[in-house]
Amino acid sequence: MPIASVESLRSVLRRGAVHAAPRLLGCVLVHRTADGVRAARIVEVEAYTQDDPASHSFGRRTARNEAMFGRAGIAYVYVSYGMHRCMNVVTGAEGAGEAVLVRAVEPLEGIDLMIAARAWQGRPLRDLANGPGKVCAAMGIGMEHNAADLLDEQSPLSLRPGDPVESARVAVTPRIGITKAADWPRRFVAGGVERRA
DNA sequence: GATAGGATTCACT
DNA sequence: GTGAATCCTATCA
Repeated sequence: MPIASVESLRSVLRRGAVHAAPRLLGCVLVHRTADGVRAARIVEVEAYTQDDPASHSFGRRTARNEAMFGRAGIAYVYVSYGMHRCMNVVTGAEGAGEAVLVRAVEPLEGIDLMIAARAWQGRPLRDLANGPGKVCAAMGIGMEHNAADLLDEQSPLSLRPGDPVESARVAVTPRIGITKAADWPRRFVAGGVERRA
């Protein structure tokens, strides 16, 4: 099911994190700054819902996770381990507390900017943005993008429909790097061959 | 007011 | 493969 327009993408997001996560694979994240344009194709995501003990929206609604309860299509950015930032795409109905974490992207445009942003040192390109913290570092995403509308074409940070990834090529696996409900099969990887230690 | 913990990454052994 | 770095937020006294 190709996602042809921003509006159809919004309706996909509204249906919830688990529905939207595999369909976000292949979509393109675009960030326009004074330095130039950066674009990257989403290749790995994780779905988080309110009934998920590992989710920030589990249990309590606070100032920190407020954006996660916003309307589908906005960004939820948070700081992890004090030094890394992670970006989510909010999904589901307003107040549902569902989001899809963008874990890895494939650089398309502005790769030189990404390398500069990450002080990259000639390591393999595939490692440039293959982790949630790296995605934000490479794309230049920060807390100032929290609650930004990704489906607004005028927004500096936006999400646009891309080539859909065939469901046969999407691998569903347990999640990474968390301690609660880590074995839930809510991680979606394009191509099915990506893996992390 | 103080403390514990976290959806991670990188350098080093 | 293992451990350190680092800081914001929630929770408790």
